Amino acid sequence: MPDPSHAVDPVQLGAYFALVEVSALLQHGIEQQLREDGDLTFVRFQVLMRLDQTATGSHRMTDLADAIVYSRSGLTYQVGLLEKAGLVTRAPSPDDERGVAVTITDAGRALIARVLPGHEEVVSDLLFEPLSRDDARTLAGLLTPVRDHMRAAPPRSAAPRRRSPRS
Amino acid sequence: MPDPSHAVDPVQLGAYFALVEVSALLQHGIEQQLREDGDLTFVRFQVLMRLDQTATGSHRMTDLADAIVYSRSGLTYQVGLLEKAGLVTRAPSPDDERGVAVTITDAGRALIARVLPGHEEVVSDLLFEPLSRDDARTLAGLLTPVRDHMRAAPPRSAAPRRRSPRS
DNA sequence: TATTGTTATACTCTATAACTATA
DNA sequence: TATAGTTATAGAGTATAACAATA
Repeated sequence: MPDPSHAVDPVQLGAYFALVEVSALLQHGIEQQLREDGDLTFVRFQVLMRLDQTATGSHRMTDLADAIVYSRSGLTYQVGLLEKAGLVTRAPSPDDERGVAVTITDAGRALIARVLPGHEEVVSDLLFEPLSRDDARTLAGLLTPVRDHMRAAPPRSAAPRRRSPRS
Repeated sequence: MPDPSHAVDPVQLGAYFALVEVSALLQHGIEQQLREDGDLTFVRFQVLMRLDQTATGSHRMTDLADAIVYSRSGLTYQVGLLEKAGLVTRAPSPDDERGVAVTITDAGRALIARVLPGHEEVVSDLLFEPLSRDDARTLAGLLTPVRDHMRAAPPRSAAPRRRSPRS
């Protein structure tokens, strides 16, 4: 008989499908708002957001790539666009000369400030309208450990260990 | 003062961030498995899955596009690839001559059968490992109404009604 | 040697709008 | 007139691997 630890029961399947659909629909709504309000894609918004949230306004490329779950070369491309648009600057990392510190500019902060209200509105209307405060707390309580678990097993390294040794 | 109905409190923000991260990490893991086990992308897998799940093995283009949250022209492209690969066929809809019925082939069903075990394993290991059965039920119970709510307000039509009339 | 980040090439996918055909 | 689906063109994004520089 098949290993039951990998079977996905109907309830799990429903949760999985709902998750996939919800994130696709949410992403759609978000991208539309960001495009209209600030000519931003979701990826570039996330980069700016991460930078905006730090006191220094800086992050290293690798940290950013990891944070937003993006390839390095892809991030180089996206940050290149942000730099061209004057929303971030790049400079060698002070502590590690190999690294690059990406820093948000005033224009970048201004852009975030401009799109944030609309962003919150979309998230609020789309995601949280049908959820009570307690629901939101419960949702966070469920998804946070999942995220931590996924982060603990980085998808990039750790070659897919399919077909675990039958114990 | 700003309309509080659109404010996103810290708990909601945490839930939102966790959701975005979880779906990105999950999608990554899934795409990797599908590529390795069946040379499939997630989009094309979803199309095949939807078809495989019906008795007839058929769906109309529009229904498919709506189900997987995809643009019509994009779906035409993806289904074109699936057809080239012999995984689906296309034929005029019997009832509505404008429509196109996409049907999964035996090869398509075989491919799904081949990748499904690995797919379930990834979903199980990544998403459900840290969740109890009750947790999964709770998660489904939260996300299902959210999905229904998002579906009720299609992102395509219904122009973004920002700045609701102050009531 | 390992890591950081960039680059180059080729490729995949997407966006937009125009277009055909049927309802 | 409205809807279903396709197409064309152009552009955006991605993957892969090779590369330079620092640790």
